[in-house]
Amino acid sequence: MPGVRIPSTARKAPPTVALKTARAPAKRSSTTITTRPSSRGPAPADLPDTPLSRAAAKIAKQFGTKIRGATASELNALEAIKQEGDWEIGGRVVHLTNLDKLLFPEDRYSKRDLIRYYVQVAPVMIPYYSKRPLSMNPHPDGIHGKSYWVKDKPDYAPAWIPTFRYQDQKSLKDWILIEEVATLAWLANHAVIDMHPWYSRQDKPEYPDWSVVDLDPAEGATFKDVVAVAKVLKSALDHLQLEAVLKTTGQSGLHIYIPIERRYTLDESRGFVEKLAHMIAELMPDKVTEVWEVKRRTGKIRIDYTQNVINKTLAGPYSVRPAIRAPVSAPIAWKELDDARLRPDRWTIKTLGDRLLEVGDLFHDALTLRQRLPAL
DNA sequence: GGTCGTC
DNA sequence: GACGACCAACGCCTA
DNA sequence: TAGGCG
Ligand SMILES: [Mn+2]
Ligand SMILES: [Mn+2]
Repeated sequence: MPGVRIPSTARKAPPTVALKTARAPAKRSSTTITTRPSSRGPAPADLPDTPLSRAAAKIAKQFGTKIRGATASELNALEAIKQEGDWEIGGRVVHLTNLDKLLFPEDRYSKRDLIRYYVQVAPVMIPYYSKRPLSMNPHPDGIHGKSYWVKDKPDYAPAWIPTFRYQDQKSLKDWILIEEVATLAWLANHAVIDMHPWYSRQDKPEYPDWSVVDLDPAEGATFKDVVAVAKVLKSALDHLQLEAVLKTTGQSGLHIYIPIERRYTLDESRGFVEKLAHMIAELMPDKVTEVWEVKRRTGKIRIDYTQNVINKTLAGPYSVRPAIRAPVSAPIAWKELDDARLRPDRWTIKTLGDRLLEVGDLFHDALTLRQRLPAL
């Protein structure tokens, strides 16, 4: 599979549309992306004997994914590195640092644990990130420390990590694309706990293929309320004959992704979710708020349609979240909304392997379905 | 997190 | 080698 | 247009 090609020369922005995106004139040097090393899965003999690696390999085979995860010998090599050292992973060399630094102190999960999770889940996770520019939110001092956003690929990042050059309203940036397991290793080492991919792909950035519905409980609202709102949303989507997939956020709410044809602008996608949110708010005025200010949302759920904007992102599927227990944004079946054990942080980096063995990849429709949005 | 300047 | 300073985003919403 | 928000 070829790497993503970055246009080295640039087209000017379409002159008619103000504020719109433009491919960019030269910045630094133009990039040629080298082909990745072989990306076939590990030979069965070298498949790590862990639930997560076994589940990921099984799911990758089921969907014909060519992306590989860490081999058993690679995982062994990761354990053998002291605090810092070069790690050979997926045919690349990644320099790892502070491996035993506790990013999740209550759970005593270190950066090594974070890396170990991501390089195993890679075959299941990467298809949802491939060709999608990535926002990074590093937490170098752990989940209780200060974090910061990074969108432009740092100069010190490895040259083999492919990028997508994009000019937004403020500046020209080279956005990281996750196409192989070694990139996840570099990101996790960089203390990027959660991964935020765009809803659009690099070759058509203004036309998302996911409309996202972000359910955010305000202070005083319960997760039960979130579930109740999600169920009503599901009936509305059924009525509109739209399929959608659902996942935990790992924090407090739920995320719904509606797979769409790449024929709507982000404005149109946002407009659709806004109208949908408005309908639900009218149906459940005691549970749903449309208020913007956090302080005035008390006790209610906000259906946040404003996520559907360029450069704005949610943590993607299988992303770890910076919270106690190291929860993972885990896809769930709609029926699981009836399960009393459901929690937004039900699955973590410890338990996602067993979960995947049980239910497989419940988000796959997000990759294959392409629907038209009905008028509302 | 990395980098750079300084002790 | 150890330190401290510095850097690392964006776009819409509302008043 | 500044500050809130995610
Ligand atoms: Mn630091
Ligand atoms: Mn949210």
